[in-house]
Amino acid sequence: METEKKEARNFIEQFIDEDIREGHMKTVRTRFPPEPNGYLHIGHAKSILLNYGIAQEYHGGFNLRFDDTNPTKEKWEFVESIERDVAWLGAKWDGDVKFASDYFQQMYEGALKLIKKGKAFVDDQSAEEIRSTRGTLKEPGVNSPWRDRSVEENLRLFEEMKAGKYADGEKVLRAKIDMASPNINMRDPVIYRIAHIPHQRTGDTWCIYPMYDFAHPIEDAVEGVSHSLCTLEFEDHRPLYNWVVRELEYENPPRQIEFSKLYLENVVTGKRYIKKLVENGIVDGWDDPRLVSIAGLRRRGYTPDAIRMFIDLVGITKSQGAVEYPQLEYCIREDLKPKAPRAMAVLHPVKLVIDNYPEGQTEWLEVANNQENPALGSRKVPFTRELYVEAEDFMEEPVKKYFRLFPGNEVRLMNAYFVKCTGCEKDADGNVTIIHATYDPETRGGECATRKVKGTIHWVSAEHGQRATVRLYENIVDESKGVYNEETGEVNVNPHSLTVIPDAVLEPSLMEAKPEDHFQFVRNGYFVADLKDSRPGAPVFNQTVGLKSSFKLPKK
RNA sequence: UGGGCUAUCGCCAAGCGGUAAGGCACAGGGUUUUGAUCCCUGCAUUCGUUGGUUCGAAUCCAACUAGCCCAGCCA
Repeated sequence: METEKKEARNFIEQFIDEDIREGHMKTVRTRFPPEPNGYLHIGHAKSILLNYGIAQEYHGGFNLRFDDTNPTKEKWEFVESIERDVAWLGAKWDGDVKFASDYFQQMYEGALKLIKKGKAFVDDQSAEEIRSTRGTLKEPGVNSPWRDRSVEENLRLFEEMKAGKYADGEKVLRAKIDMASPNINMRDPVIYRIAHIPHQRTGDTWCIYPMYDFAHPIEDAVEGVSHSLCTLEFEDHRPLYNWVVRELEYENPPRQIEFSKLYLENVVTGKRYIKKLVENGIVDGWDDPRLVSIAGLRRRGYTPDAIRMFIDLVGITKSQGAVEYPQLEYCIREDLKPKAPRAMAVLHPVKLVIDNYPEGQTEWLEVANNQENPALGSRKVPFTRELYVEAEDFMEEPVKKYFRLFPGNEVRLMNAYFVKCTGCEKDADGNVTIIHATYDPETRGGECATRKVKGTIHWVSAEHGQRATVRLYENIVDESKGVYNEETGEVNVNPHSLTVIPDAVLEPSLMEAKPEDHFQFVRNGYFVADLKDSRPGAPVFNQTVGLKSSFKLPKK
């Protein structure tokens, strides 16, 4: 019996519950409203999944809307990448993708309405003058000399702005609110500016464009958004948001609720910093597996399920903090644990010869793909006299507590046989070139009733093993120095963030891996076949995350 | 003597006047054909501080302190 304990509801759900109880809206509708001016990263995933999750929970709707009100900074390329990322995360938006620019006419009419109500005026002051008369954080601003123009004049001037009679910056439309407000956003905010630049969707239909504070509440209202969820820095804008929907007299005004952004420790999300990393050739693009962009996480091998688990785990609050990276790693391990088939891959190969095993013989051993998930079935793995094992798994002179291969010690070759190490060969420089061992034919499958062995190591047949490129990663940030270097304005880069192993030896079945197939390379971590660089029959693997380990080999 | 917001374990986070959930991380032990997983155990006499109200306060009140955000014709 399980008593269904009600999940704790976050503060947004509590607000919505209350709104529903009081009958404020018919249906719940949320939206994710990115400006198409960059790539999405893990922080955006929080907003996407929060909005989509709320819509699902309340059987409401979810819109994907591009906030494209400023043609000077937006690019079509980004709407495509954002759509792709949102879809990949599993957030399904209702109907077509929406655009703020779809509502330019309604916004224009809204501006007209404001002017007619005497709530907006055309200001002739320059940007500089407007700034200097806005006041400061502690002192009130002063009214514009154009603040009391007649409705008729404002109407005529605004028409002329729209008609292209004025140059950029020559005039703006301002809401007439209160220059003495302690909230700077309410000091007659600019709501329309002139920009003679073609818009990626509306071309040159318009040369006046609405500002965010005016546009956003209208976008929400016309789409029937009930709850407009945004991040904390917009808290001060809420009074203006409410002012707009009130003055425009919308029937069911949306409610803005702010939550805290998701920050991860020791990651780089700043656009200009990533741009520099790309320019300097340190990363190979915005989707580099070392970045926490959605595309980068995807290439790294993170799954939408893992990201969703992570977002659920960190929760929704108004307190700002930074989550430690291991929390994210926990989620991907947890997700892949039952899903990823296990396989053997030797990253740093050294040859192991079983001297008493028949030359030329190959045994195809049946091996489970995932001990914990029988549904994943099994595969055949070839065993031969000559194998490759990890260089790390042999020590001629073992450190204490070492229970892998060393002369005289017996270990299990996973799923194969017990082998006893008999010695090794070395080159002129003293490097181990071949390890020798003998096997016990009675231990086939790695089982032995009479004795136990402390170490179990993985291996790949030298004859059947396939060479492939495997990439290992560390944080791109040198954590000892912090993310950013204040002086140079660059990221403190960890020089060891990428290790390319061009000649890892993989068991043959791995060569059939398709891009984005996930595996656990036994004892080495979770890996994914790279989305971009894999070729049919020639996969390239990226390490998604290592396995936890309570044993550390001492550094040489 | 501008406004807004936040403050509970190293990190995230429940808690909503009845005597501090949980997860991550960490540490110890058991199981184990991955030194993984799994399973135990430990990890805040205390909730930014100081006062007050109350039989009883992380929860209510007051004052203080600290951190974050705001003076784009960016979003």
